[in-house]
Formats: sequence, structure tokens, C-alpha cells
Amino acid sequence: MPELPEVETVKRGLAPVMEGARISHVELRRKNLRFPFPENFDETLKGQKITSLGRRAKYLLVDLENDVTVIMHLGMSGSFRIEVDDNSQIPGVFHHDRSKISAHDHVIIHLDHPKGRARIIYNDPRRFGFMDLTARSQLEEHSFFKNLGVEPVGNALSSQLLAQLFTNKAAPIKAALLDQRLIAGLGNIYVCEALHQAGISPIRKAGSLVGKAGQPLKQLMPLADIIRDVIRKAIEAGGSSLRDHRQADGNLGYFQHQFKVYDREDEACSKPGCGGTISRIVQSGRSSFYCPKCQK
DNA sequence: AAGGGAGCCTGGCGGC
DNA sequence: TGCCGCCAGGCTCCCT
Repeated sequence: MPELPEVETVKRGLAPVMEGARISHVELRRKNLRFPFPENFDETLKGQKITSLGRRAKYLLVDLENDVTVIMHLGMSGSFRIEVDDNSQIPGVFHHDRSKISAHDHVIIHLDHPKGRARIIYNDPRRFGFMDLTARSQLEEHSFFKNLGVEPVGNALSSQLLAQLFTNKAAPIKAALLDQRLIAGLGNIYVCEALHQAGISPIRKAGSLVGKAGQPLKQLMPLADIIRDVIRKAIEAGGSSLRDHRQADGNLGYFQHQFKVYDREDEACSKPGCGGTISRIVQSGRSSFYCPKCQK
């Protein structure tokens, strides 16, 4: 499920149960996801109090009181669900029907929260997700993080920065925006949506939006604000729920209803007065949806 | 050296 | 109904 807004939504859903809770034990139902779990994964978590949850790009971060951070990535199909005991009174967490543990439930984190017991279950059919451990102080040096670009929400992302990142880039802007070393957290959906709003074709070479003096060309100017806006609105909507994929609290995100181009091949472009038709093309192995009439 | 493609996995869907 | 091929929100490695 996870681009940045979905991971942020997961974090917010898990926080009321996990923050301040103690991990009584961890069940690993297999020895690897995309990568093997670290040797000492379950022992390191066992007995630890969770001090806070965080997020960097599409990574979920779980801080423990022993200054270890658990790094979690949901890949393409990872999700969490929360199950609480009947008598639990954990604020902001509602009781959901206890479901059976299924074949793709790979990790179960058992929690003692001051207001009741709970368990956090990680499910991932395709197993592109992964988990790792790091000392909190070493996080930025970790191989997952050391080459990550700026967060797309927040002031670091500006048209000036985009111009700088795109200078002399021959790659299509679609690929540049998906490159986590430039901007960290964007994925296929939100890149398609942002480019449509900005009226920029995904095929356009990134470097062609930058002037000779390295300044953002007029067409590039609004893109930074548009990206920020798309991501913020998606977070507000609780992310996007494709194929009924649920958030950790059991709710569905609803941003998918606001898609203007993603998965809308052959539909009319929604831009007022455009009259174009949404196309699907493949760029570096991934679908790009765009309107050839108003995206240049 | 940057950019494109294959590979990692499983499940769901549409077409025949 | 059944089978087959295609597609999927990510990321890394390898080849050119």
C-alpha cells in the first residue's frame, strides 16, 4: 500500500497502541521477508518499551527505550492490523473483530499497553517489505537512509531545489520524481497526479525544465507546491486504498476517489476545457497515466 | 555514468 | 468453470 501518505497513515494509526507500550514478545512466523530478519531481531525487541513512532520517506521507524530503532518498509503489499483485548481501553483504538492468523501474517508484536493488551500484525503477501535494526544514532548513516533525498512535505522542497536536481538530467521527469535519492517518498500514484496538475508530460526530460542559468522554467515553478499539496491532501484523506487495502485501524483511506489520472486510462481528462483523454504508457517498467493534450 | 530492464513474490482480474 | 497472461502502491542489481 505504501507511498509516503500511506506510511504516514499507518504511523498515525499505530501510534496510540504502540507508543508507551512494552513489547512482551515478538513472533516471527518465517525467517525472512525480502531479506532475512536480523539474527537478534526478536530478542532485541522483547521487553522493550516503545518510546515513539516516526517516518522517513516510506520507512516506518519504531524507537525503543534501548536506543535501537526498528526500521520497517512495507514494500508493495505490506500492511499492519491492530488487535486489542476485549477489555482494552487504549484511547483512540477501537475494537475490531479478531481475525484468524493467515498464511501471510509474518510478524506478530505482542504489546502490554498501560490501558490493555494488544498485538500488531504485519501481513505481506508479496514479501517485498523488510525490517531491520539500527542504533538510533546511526540511523542517518544506515544504507537505507544515507542516500535519501528531501521529504516532499516541508520547506526543503522548492522550485529552486527541483531546478538544481534536474539540471542536465536526461531522464524523464517521471523517473526523476520517483528517484528516492532526489525526493524521498513519492511513488507512482502521486507522481502521476502531481504531473497532471502541473501540466507536465511524464515523458519530458527533467533537464528540459531548467533554464541555462540553472533557474526553474516557468512550467516547473508550481511543481514543488503541487507535490506538497497532493501529498498533504492524501495524508488528510488517510491515504489511498487500492483493492480495499485497509489501514492499521481497519479504516479505508479515500484519496483514491480523488485520482485525476491514476488508473483512469481512456477516461476524459478532468481539467476544465481540456477535452483530452487519459493515456497509459509504460516508463521504466511502470505505468504512467497522463493526458497528452494538457500535459506538455 | 546514468538510464532502462529484469528480478524479487503472490494474488486478482479480464479474456478466451 | 478453468486456465493463462497481465498487472500491481517498491527497490536493487546488472547491463549498456
